[in-house]
Order: sequence, then C-alpha cells, then structure tokens
Amino acid sequence: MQKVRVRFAPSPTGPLHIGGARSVLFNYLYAKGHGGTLILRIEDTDLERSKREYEEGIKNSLRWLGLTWDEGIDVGGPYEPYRQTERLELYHQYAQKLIEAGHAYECFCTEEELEEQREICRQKGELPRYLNRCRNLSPAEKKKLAEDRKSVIRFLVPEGQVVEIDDVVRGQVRYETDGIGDFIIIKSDGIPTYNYAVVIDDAQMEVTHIIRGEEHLSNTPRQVLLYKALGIDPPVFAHVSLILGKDRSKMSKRHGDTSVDEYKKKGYLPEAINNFLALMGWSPEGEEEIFSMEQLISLFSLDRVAKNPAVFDLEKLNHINGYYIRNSSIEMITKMAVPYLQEAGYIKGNLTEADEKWLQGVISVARNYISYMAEIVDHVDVYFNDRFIITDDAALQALKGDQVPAVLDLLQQKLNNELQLTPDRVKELLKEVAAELSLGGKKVFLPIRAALTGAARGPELHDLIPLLGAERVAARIKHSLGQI
RNA sequence: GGCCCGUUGGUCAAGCGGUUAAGACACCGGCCUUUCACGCCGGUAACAGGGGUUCGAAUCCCCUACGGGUCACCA
Repeated sequence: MQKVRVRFAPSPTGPLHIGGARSVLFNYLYAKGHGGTLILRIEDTDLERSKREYEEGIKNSLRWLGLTWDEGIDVGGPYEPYRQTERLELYHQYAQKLIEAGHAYECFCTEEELEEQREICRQKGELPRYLNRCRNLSPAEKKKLAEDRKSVIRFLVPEGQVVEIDDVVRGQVRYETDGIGDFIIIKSDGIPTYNYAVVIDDAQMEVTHIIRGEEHLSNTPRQVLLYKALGIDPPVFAHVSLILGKDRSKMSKRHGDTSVDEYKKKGYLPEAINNFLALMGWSPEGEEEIFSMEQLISLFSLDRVAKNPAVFDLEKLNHINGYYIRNSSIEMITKMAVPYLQEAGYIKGNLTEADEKWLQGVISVARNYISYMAEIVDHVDVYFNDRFIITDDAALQALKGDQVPAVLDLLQQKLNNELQLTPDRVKELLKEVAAELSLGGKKVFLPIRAALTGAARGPELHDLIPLLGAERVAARIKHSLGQI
C-alpha cells in the first residue's frame, strides 16, 4: 500500500474560509488517520488577486486550528518550492513535453479573434467556446504570427472520448470530451492556469488522494486528461459537497461570518470549530457528536462523507462552542476571557495571582451564560460594578417590603461572622436567614438579589456572595437602599 | 442553456430491500433551582412529486420539479 499523501492548496486571495477550513480538516484527519503526509501548497498563479498577507493569514488560521502540515510552505520538504509562482520552470518543461508529444499547441488568437469565435458560436445557438483555430498551424504560419503576437499554450482535448472519474464520495462520474474545448495551460504571460498547475504539482509531489470541494468536480475531467497525456496515473479523488448559507446558496459574506479569523476574534475555540466542521458533510457511526481531535482522527473515514451539501448552522456551532467553553479548564477559559474584559474596561493592567483566582470564580459562573467568549462582557457587570442604578421594577418593588431591613441586617451579621465564605456555606446561611425570620423564600432571596445586583435575575446568590465578600455586600446594600 | 452533482423533520444527519424511519441543534413541556442560565427527562416534527422493478421500497431504475456546481489568459 502506497503511503498516503494529501494536500491543501489554497489561493492566497483572501482569508481562510470556513469551507476551506473544512477541506483542510478532512485532509488532515485522513492523513493522520493513515500515517500519511499533509502538504500545504500555495496556488498563487492569479497574480492580480494573490497577496502575501493573505498567505500569512491562511497559515495563521491553520496553525490556530491546530491543522498543521508536514510538508510544504515554511516547513519545506522534498519537492520544494511549494509556491506555484516559484515553480514556473517546471510547468514550462512539461508544457514543452506536451507540445512535442502532440498533446498541446501554441495559440496566437487575440482577444478580438476569440470574441469573434464566441460570436460565431452564439449565432449558431451554441455555447461560446474556443474553436480550435490554432490546432494545425504550419511552422511558417506560426513564425509569422509569433513576430508580433503573444501566444498561449492550449491543451489539445481529444474528440469523441469519455473520461471516467472514480470518485470516492460520488461514485463513478462520466464526462464526454466533446463538451470540453481546448483549454489554456500556459497564459500569455507565462503563468500556468489552475487546471494545469494543479496536475503538474499533484503528480510531481506524489499526491495520492485529492480531497477537495465539489466545485472542482467539473474541472476534474480536464485534469484527468492531463494525467493521461503525461502518462501518469491519476490520484484518488474525493469531492466533498459544499457548505451553503441559510438560503441554500454558496456561503458568502451576506450570510454572516465566513472566515475562520472572524470566529477566532469572537472567541470561538478551535476545538469546537473543528468538531463542528467535521460534522458538516461527515458523520460518525454512533450517537455522540462531541469529539476531540484524537477521536476525530481515529473515527474519520471517507466512506462516511455525505454527497449532499450542508447548510451552515450557526446555532449548532454556538451550542458546540458553548459546550467546549463550559467543559474546558477554567484556567484556559479565564485566560481567553481577559482580552474581552480588558477591552470592555472591566480589568486594567496586570493581574495579581489573587485577581486571577477571583476572576476564575467569576468566569466559572459567567461561562454558563455564553456561546462564545465575546459574549462574556454581557454577563460580568454584576461582579465588577458596585455602583449600579436600579431600573428593574421588580427589583425596586422587592426592596420596599417591610421585612427587607431585617433580612438584610441578618444576612450581613451572618456574613460578618464567617471567616471563609464558600458557596456551600453561603447557601446554609441564606437558609438560616429565611428560617430565623420565618419568611418564605420570595421575601428573602428576591430582596437580597435586588440589593446586591439591582436586578431580579442573575447568578445564584451563593455563587455571587463569596465573590463579592462581606464588605462589598454591605456597600451594595447601602447603595441600593439609598435608591428607594 | 449544455454537462455534472444533489434532494430524509426548520437545520445537521443515520439508514445502504423488510426499522415503531436513529441521534444532534433549534423549538415546546417538565424536573433541578425560591430567579435566569447550565444540567437532566420527555414531546412536536421528515423520506420532493410521479411512474416502474419487487411478495415488499427512504433504499434499485426512469421521468418531472427544485437546489447547487461548472463551462475564463479566476482558482
């Protein structure tokens, strides 16, 4: 059995897209699960749109997701270089071979002439395409044309043939070559086109499995034709269906956040994103859906990849992310929260060890309320802000009860007598207050909550009070009572 | 438009000729909690339509409809 070699080959024309992330994930899982190699190759042959900063961005997103590559850009390997614009010579060598073998030829048609040909097609009611004008130019004609015209190299598509693709996820797919025009493999500026460069690279880098998005399925016959002309066996293809937006069209900006980086900024966990993405287009055998990367690696297989496209469901991502936020170590989640709290002005400067410990207490309660880290700032005011203004009507009313002064007094007394306030201990104290005053819960808990937070809803009092301490409790009670 | 791929609850999906058609998210109800959230338990909800094949079709075949992809000197 041949050693598995897969690749992710993005064009650096934008940040890493959620769909692209799913593609790398599948390649990564397949490689790791088979002791194989994942290659990262940069397809930057679109000189207009490719930018180094995008390449950096994509690499950063990949590293953040933990989808590391074994070979390719930055890490090197036996088939360097891994950036297509640095591999031009290779493409020209093979193009020359294809020409010599009669599989490719130079074409001198100008833009105007191509437009004429398209017009002819349109008038005949056919689809506009290239009419193979330059297929059989004589050496003399070529020489003459070459004097004042640039040329491209076209692949000569054989007529009347059928190309069969055995796709691991889609089964056997057939295409007739007559529907494919002679396509350009080297542009007039000497840069190869995608369909050509991808084949040369995958062949030369000995890629064994191509796992990519379904949008490439229609391109595959061209690539297979190229493999044949080169005398190389094509790799195994696995075309994974697309990720769609809510309206079932290809996911784009208007569907919300589409780049991995945006999710990172909002405070999603890479583990959660990988877990979620793995579930888009692939399904495990059992009923469990939460998986660590190790589990995904051992579970993933191409024959459980679905044929139908999947609509991106942000609610489910949020659910999975929320699960990870609640179940990851509190130290890590707290560290993650700090930047958001700083930005919102809740914390400034460096944290002492005691601050950090206290913050962990806050976060361990507040994390029950959020789906992604940026939301944390909406749930921590109650721990930081002692000078709240009571606007909640229910809270205001609750503080006006006759029993309120006695309740609050007794609570403070009890808190002051404790050396160490723990949630369990506070729970007991609250019960004692109710019992000793012979009052129902509503007359005790609601006023206390109102006095301490200014609101009728919020975290458990036994979680809140230990985090505030007796002094701040006293201060808040005073502050609140002053407002009625 | 040609070619290609697809169509199971609102969404992700299991199913690969015989099932009470899983599970997850969302939604609804209950429990826990004298609040909210978390958590736990339960519920509503689906085989696009029409023809075949078969004793029997969500599963196999054909047609229709719908959705998507692709047909560039973009990738």
